[in-house]
Amino acid sequence: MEKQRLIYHIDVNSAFLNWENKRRHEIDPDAPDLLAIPAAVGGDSAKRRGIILAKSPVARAMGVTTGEPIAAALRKCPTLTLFPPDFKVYTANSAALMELLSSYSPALQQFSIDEAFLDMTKTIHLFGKPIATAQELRKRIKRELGFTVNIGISTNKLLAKMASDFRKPNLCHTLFPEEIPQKMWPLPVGELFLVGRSAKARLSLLGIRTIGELAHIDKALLCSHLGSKYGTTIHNYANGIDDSPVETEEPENKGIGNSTTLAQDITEFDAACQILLLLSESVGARLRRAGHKCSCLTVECRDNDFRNFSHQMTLNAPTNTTSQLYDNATHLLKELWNGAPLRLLGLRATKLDEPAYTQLSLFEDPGSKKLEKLDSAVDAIRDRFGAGAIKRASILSADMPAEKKTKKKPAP
DNA sequence: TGTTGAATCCCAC
DNA sequence: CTAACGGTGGGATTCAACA
Repeated sequence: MEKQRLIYHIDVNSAFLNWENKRRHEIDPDAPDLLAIPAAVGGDSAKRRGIILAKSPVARAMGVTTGEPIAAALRKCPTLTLFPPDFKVYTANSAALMELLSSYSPALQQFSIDEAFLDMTKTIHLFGKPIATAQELRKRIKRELGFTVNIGISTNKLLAKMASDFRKPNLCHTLFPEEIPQKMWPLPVGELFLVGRSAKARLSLLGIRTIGELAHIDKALLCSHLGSKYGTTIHNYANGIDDSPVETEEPENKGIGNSTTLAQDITEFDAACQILLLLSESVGARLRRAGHKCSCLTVECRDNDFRNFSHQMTLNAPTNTTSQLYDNATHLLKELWNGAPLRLLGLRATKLDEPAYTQLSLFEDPGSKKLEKLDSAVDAIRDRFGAGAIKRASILSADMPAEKKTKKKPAP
């Protein structure tokens, strides 16, 4: 008989917005609480990165969803206040959170930039009762780190994660096995971890709309429609079954990639190659910093109809140099591209070898010079291809609220 | 018969 | 009002080539 575990799932409420909120309150303690008003973090529409990355619970209540175009969000919620993303801020806050969490248990698994699992089984006795301890942790994060979290409490990761998704923000919830019928089974099946758009549609054909209905369907029937591996997984999940351990070791990277939506569609091969050069530089730099070489390279394209194409090749010899990445990438693009206007270009390096033991950073700073070079190259491309977009952006900015980025552009 | 590679799809955040 | 739609990464599936 296995011992019952105690698992917490910690989830930063509307993480990017919450961290933006913290930043603003450090500057002005009287600033409004961004989680209490219609607010969101989103990309730059002028650069065609205009989607919602995080939204306040208030915005959510007005129908705003993560991933939707900003324009659509504004139609639902005209008073929505938008903020640009700042990943340096997010990384720093994430690190501070993980540091604090690690003082509660060594069994800590960072699941994403804003989520973590804590296995409290062996350490809860140092703190107190499970629910009271989670409440104290929640308050401590708010007091010491300046942002709010939800904490889900249960006996495995799946149930803890489902629990942390209950009412937000700044709350702790339990979802112990005996609470499953009341708290989890009535939920729409799409809210179950790993049930996305496609699975939801196929389950709908089987008449399954809630997690409870999924929990009770014959497993063999389910597997015959969704495959035995996936079918078994979500059937177990719907019944609250998950034996996976909290993984302390961080998994080794399987690949390193970089992709970018272009401010303007590209139609010229040479222009596409210049983007590939930038991507090669950044992927190469990350490979070198990690001490990896790759044996497989993939070029990914998205055309202006949002169709995706990719081409990959196994390399003759493992590499991490910009020039070899670039040479192979251009070759792949030549085979792949039919000339349709490109909205996105991406480059991904996979089949990574074992990291070399010599770390570049001991001998040189791999960052500064190359990043400077990359930055200047990015600027050059932007100047070269962004002219139309910049003109459009400046027109747009005329009837937009303040704090628009001012772009300086040398005379053509 | 089984593995590997390539292209696509799916999912989470 | 299904578009004004990101970037990163892991995994599954399908098919062809190959052993």
